[in-house]
Amino acid sequence: MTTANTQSTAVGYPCVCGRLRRAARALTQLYDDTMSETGLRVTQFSLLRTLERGGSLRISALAASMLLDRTALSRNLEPLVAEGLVAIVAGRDARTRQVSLTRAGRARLAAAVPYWERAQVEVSRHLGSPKVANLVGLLKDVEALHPQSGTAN
Amino acid sequence: MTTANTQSTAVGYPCVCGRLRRAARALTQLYDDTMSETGLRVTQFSLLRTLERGGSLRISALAASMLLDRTALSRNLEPLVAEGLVAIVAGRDARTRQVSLTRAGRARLAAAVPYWERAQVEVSRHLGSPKVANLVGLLKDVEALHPQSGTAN
DNA sequence: CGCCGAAAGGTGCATATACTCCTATTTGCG
DNA sequence: CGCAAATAGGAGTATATGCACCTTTCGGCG
Repeated sequence: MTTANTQSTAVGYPCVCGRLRRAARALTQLYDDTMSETGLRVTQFSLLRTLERGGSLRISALAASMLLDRTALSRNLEPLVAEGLVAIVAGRDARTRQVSLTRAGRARLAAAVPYWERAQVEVSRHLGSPKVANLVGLLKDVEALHPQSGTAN
Repeated sequence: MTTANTQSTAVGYPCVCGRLRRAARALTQLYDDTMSETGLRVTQFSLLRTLERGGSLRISALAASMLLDRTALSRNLEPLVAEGLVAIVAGRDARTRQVSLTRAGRARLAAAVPYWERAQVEVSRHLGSPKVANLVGLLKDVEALHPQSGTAN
């Protein structure tokens, strides 16, 4: 068949998704270990960081920008709201809720940055900057495969 | 400092871990959507597949080979045991439990493979085989960063 | 033999993630 | 204006993941 090489390579590969998930577990451990003193996990760090750059965002908008399920995001926000790092207020459109960083959230984030950087440096040190750049580029391509990502399909 | 360039590039990058997790979410969606008719999620598929190749394994051994927390694995096995796809029996060493595929598990896995291949092909089609191979190689490097991975630290 | 430390797992808890169904608004149209 | 469709979120449920602490069992040693 004409597409034989695409077909056969796909089968010859290990499960790309399994690999990606396994690597994500490994890297998450490294970051969470490195950042443990900050009281933020890397998932929470990423969330706060996105909020820092985005300002006040609707739940769905924030979720979409993270390729994260809307309801998953809501739940991820809960411990951050409980700690007073994030505030959620009703928007002008009463259906919506605006999520934003509090002053405490900004401070916590700033305090966590050096620890996060330590993890980033560790990754660069072991992989080398070219590989990291290569990886990040490939991950962007993978993200485009998200079913709700517009470009895909 | 002498490592100034490593430092600066690390800070210039986005969060590698966040990127990896985001990509993992996106790809997991693609696989789970594609495999939805099989009654297996990609995480379960990977688990059954590892078992198929490994034969009968102890909980901890299986967990280690997947870079997965031992207790997380135990819980991931529960729905598979409930469906009769996986069997867990006590080992000769009474502390241990041997995990293995049942006949039904083998059948379910075989039935799921074509759907899984569809997802793999989709990835190859969008990224191209060279990028996929490149990605898989880089992910292996990332996995080596796992704190319990022996080589790291 | 009896005890102690190591090894293998389990349980409780917390977070991460997504689906389905349900409610509250808003918006558009006759 | 008034109602139906669309939009924004929440709640319930299930899986995914990891930590801290506990129990059981095994192995070695005096």
